[in-house]
Amino acid sequence: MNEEPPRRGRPRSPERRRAVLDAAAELALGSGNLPTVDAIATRAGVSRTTLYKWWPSAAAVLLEGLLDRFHASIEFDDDLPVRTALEAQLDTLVHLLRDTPAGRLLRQLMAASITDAATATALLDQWLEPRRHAAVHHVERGIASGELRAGTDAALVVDALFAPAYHRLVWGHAPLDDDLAARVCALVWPAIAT
Amino acid sequence: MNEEPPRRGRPRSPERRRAVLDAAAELALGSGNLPTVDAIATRAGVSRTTLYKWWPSAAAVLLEGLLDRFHASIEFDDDLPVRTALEAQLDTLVHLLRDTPAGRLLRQLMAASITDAATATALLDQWLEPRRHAAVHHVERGIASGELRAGTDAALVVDALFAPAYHRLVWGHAPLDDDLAARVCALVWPAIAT
Amino acid sequence: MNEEPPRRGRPRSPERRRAVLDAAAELALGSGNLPTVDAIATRAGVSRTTLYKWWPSAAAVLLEGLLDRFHASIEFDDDLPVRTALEAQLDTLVHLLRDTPAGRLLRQLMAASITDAATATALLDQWLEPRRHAAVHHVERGIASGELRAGTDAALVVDALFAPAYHRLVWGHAPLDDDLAARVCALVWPAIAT
Amino acid sequence: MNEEPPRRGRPRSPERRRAVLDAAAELALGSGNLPTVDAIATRAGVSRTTLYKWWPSAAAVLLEGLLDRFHASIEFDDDLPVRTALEAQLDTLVHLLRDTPAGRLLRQLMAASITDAATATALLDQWLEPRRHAAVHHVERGIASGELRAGTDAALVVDALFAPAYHRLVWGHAPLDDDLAARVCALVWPAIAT
DNA sequence: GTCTAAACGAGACGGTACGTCGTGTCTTCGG
DNA sequence: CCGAAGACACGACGTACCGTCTCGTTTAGAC
Repeated sequence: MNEEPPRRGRPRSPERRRAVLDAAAELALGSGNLPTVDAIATRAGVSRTTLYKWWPSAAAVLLEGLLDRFHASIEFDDDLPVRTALEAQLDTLVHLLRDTPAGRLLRQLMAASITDAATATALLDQWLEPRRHAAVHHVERGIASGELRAGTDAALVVDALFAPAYHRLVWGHAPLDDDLAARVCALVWPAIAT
Repeated sequence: MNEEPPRRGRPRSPERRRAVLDAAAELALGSGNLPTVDAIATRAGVSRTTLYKWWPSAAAVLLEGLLDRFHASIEFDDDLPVRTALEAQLDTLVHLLRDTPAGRLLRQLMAASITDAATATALLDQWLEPRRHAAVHHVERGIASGELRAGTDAALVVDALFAPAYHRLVWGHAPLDDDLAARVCALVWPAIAT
Repeated sequence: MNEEPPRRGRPRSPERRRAVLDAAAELALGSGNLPTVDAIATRAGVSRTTLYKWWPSAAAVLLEGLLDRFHASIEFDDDLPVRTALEAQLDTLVHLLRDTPAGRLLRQLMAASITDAATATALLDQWLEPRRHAAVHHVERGIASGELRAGTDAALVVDALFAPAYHRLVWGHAPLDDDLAARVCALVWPAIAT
Repeated sequence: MNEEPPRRGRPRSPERRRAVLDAAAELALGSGNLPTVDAIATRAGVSRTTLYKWWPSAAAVLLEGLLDRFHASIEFDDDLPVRTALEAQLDTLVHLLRDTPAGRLLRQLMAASITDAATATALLDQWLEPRRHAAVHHVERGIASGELRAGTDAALVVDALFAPAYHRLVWGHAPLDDDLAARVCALVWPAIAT
């Protein structure tokens, strides 16, 4: 089962895919801006045509590269107490945004997604929603287990927990402190814990 | 004091300033994107030269227009109970973002400010910081009056209160509900009230 | 002798050759422009690879197709009086250029041959020179038989006879009339007849 | 009378116009092919945008340059005997095509005009027709003066005279000899002289 | 009432990036 | 070995904005 169809023609080169994703990320991190399609192609040693064949825009390349590297950050343990689980997820996010390229890449992608609807959809579907769903799942688990108050608005709680981190990432008016996750959780918990 | 220097030559035309600000806002709201300098100038019936003389970029025009219209939304009453005051401010913001052009304009400006440092500085200084300071002031007032717990991290509380609104504005994954302000306050209050 | 070498492997498909030649001609006639290699291949239901394997360019395909269809128009009778023979040849050409695809194809090939030396050589060798040689042959036959004046410059006479037709084909400033052949002959004859 | 309209805005730079025309001609003569718009702009030290603002294509630039340099070659004397006048015009053309850049430029423009209708129109209107009209005028003058036979088809005679030169330019199968004009005239004259 | 300096309009210009099209080559598989 | 499918590099295309510049023309206030 799941037999691969016997591909016709020359297969896509995985090296070039990697080269493009890496080049885009490096350029974005270096300049702090969305790289141009041309610059990505040149640095990757790939023709512009090839790039356009596989991605509709520079933002799409960046997004794929981002997801490629940080896909693991969503999974976490269902056996943990809800608070621990949520705090861990938030803490992971904070460190991801602050200490890895993900933060700077995400900033650019958010800018691009305000301008371009396709990027917005992709970013929402592939970045934010999976994380939100995971968090919502924990909240609902908490309600079911009695750790959290019945009637808690999961969507709102999740936003209250995660929004401050994104807010500081975007505006840069305050740092993403090490203890941000813990302190935000502490701020929200009294209202929802049983 | 503050006497105006006896200007020589033809004075700046206030009509044109207005025309430019309005044209920019209309275009931004119509298209959902940062208008081009050319488009603004054309619609305002003003030459590009004039526009560049007074503003460095389309984003600067938009920002000035935004501030021009919505400067009033910061002031609020120091006699109110802290919670009422903060909730009112947040509620004002939510409705501003949802029901007035300010929301859509701000979205674009946030995108521009990620790309362009000058816009970022201006937006932070002239939009976010005044509002944050006002809110922080209330929180500190609450601590002083005993309404709020001593040791409360004002900056964090303010972010926790306001971030969800901006978050939903940017990502668009959930609506800016009428009761958002009340519910977010309710979520945070137990942790900080005495 | 002259035995064909016992080819190894799959032999070339004549159907595909035909399909390519026809597709190229149809496209050229339809669009009025040199078709792209890609378009020819697609319409012929043949892969670009195959096309490139047998022809160096779209112009080469077109030329082969042209020659394939109109190879017969050169041969004519050595027993006819020289004037009749030449006028017939010219008349045949005029009608070929005006009433058959040959004219429009030739126009494109002439354009291609100005750009590309290889096409120029092929077109000259395989289209113009055979016709010129046949005409020159008649003129020389006329000189030998006394029908034409001794000392007549055959090459010049032939150009004087045929150039107007090509001229009008290329520039399109005047029509290729039915009686063009007769009238051009009449214009030249007094100067060369004995 | 003929008052110039009081130009608004920055006036067009004649230096750049010249630079573009010259660059195009040099490139065309150097390579033997239609230069790319990019190459022209680069060599002229002018931006591509500027070039596109004033000319629709490389061919248009080339044509303007051609006309700019060789506009004088049409005028000739109405007092001369018709044969002298026509032979002089033809001789001028032959030398123009052979000994000046005009010949090579015209070849390219003819190729371009087969491909592109706009170029065709421009070339016909601005190059061929003025020359044809001048020649036709002479023929008609000859008919009126009795030098030429009544009933002579002026258009045909003119084509018969001039076509061989263009024919040899395009195909390159025979040289544009010094005495080509004289010999072609000699070939046609007996049929039309009274 | 001029004078005059700035504001303003029109538009040329050099740039950079865009996304597309056509070319010709190369790679892989199937007949 | 022929052929299909298609990936790929390259080069040119024509367009859209950008920001700067160079003219000429108002126009309000100082003299």
